[in-house]
Amino acid sequence: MASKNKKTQEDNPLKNVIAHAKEYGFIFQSSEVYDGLQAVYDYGQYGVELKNNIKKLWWQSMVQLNDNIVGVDSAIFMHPTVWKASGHVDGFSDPLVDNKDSQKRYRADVLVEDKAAEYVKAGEPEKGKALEQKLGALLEAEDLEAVRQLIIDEEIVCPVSGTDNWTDVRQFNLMFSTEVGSVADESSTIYLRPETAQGIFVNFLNVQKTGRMKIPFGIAQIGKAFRNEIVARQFTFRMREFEQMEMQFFVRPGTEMEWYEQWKETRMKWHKALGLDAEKLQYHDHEKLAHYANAAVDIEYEFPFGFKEIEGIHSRSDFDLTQHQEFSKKKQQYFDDEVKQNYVPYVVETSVGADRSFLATFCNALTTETVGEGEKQKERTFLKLHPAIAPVKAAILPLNKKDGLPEIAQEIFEDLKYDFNCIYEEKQTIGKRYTRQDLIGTPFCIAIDYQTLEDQTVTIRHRDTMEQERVHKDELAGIIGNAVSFKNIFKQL
RNA sequence: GCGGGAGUAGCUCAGCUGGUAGAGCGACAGCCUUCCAAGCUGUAGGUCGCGAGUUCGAACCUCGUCUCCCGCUCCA
Repeated sequence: MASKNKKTQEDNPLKNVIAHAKEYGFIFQSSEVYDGLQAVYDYGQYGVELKNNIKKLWWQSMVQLNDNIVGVDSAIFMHPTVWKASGHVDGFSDPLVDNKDSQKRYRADVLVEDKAAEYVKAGEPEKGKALEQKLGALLEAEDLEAVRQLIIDEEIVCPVSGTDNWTDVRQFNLMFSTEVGSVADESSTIYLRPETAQGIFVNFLNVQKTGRMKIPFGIAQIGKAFRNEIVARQFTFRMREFEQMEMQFFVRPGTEMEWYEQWKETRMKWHKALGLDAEKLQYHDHEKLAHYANAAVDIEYEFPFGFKEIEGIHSRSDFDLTQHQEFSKKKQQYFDDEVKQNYVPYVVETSVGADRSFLATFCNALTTETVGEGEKQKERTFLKLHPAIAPVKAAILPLNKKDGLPEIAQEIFEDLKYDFNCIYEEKQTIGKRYTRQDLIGTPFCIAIDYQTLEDQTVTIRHRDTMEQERVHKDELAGIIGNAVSFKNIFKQL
């Protein structure tokens, strides 16, 4: 039995997480009744609460705690030139081909270009040039079948397997496109944004001027982004539609590394304060930097499938604003009174995946422990969520549904529901109701018993320890309010 | 995309070499019960992922397809 369980867990490290997320209304697969849509997921009744709490916590720790950070909510649709300027049009769309024997994937255009370079090197520059021109013409005509034929005709083989057993050449467009307007000509093609950052960059001057912002300052945004991932895997870790929580911090050139270090530290504290285990968090420096960055680090969480990125902190230099300045022909500059200089600000970006933060939190919280002794020993599963982000803050439970207990419980529920997301339940035994709350991570269960009838006290049960304390019912709002306050988290930042 | 594994009730799964489906848990209703998935009674819920084919007959065999999981590959 034990060995069987172990094997299952090894085979599917996320299986328990996925099963729990579905069973208790956190995450469902998109369009499940129609067999689902690959790499797209929906948040259920408790999932949406948890996710909203995470987003709210992030938002407030950015725009409420920092008087030099403000927020925006930019549209998902943006002018097509934005993505030319950002480099996504060129960088996010390649003709790819696989070698079936080595199972290696290559850019088809690079394979041919390398071959052309070989000709040049071998003293046949005309042949090389002719090949490049042919390739250019085929790519222009988007004739991918001909590109494959060209690879075969040129006897290009996979450097690993040494064979020419190629799949079809496929065009990978990592950006989703759609049409705006009713006329379906090329100029109306626009993209669903692959990142939220550009919505901040194009509003840099709007916000700076209307908000009278002085550098250094930041613009925060939470929003959906879309990416046609080649391979979508690992549950909600890599989805086609996902949500980012990004903050672009505009700084004076030359100061970017100080800010980079500071945000690196602050953001790590945030994840820890949220409740992620410190030993499951680590920095991962980027060896290979993206085209826009001069320093980059990931904050990684140890998921059941290994350490993976949940947040990236990038020093983006002045790349984005300079690009927009060039493409839009509009100055993206700031006059710095202190140094009496006009410059394009440098940018330090913090970008956390809301869904990844959710998944990390969920994995981290899902706890199984053995309780009881002897014959009463059993497994107990609960979600050890920080009370501030738990979907439900308190469950109000009359010990049974007679002798006036439900009436008092209802009164308490009515009193608390304006401040906290609460649940009232009177059906079934109290033990079953406790367990149900444990499974969705409710930090407090308030039981109304016969003593309540006498002295207006109730028991309040703590999820993690299952211990109970007896308090007067008028103290409940204070106890719960204190425990679920974001302040506890903010103080750790 | 390639390779491997899987898909049966809300969940976990059983169902032998083909004979049109079961269990436990859960859910719901009621009874009982003053504290951790208790007990009793009852109820609902599945065209066995979907579509073809073979067969007198398919959850089971064959093909296709969708989805999930694992590995590889890709990933501003």
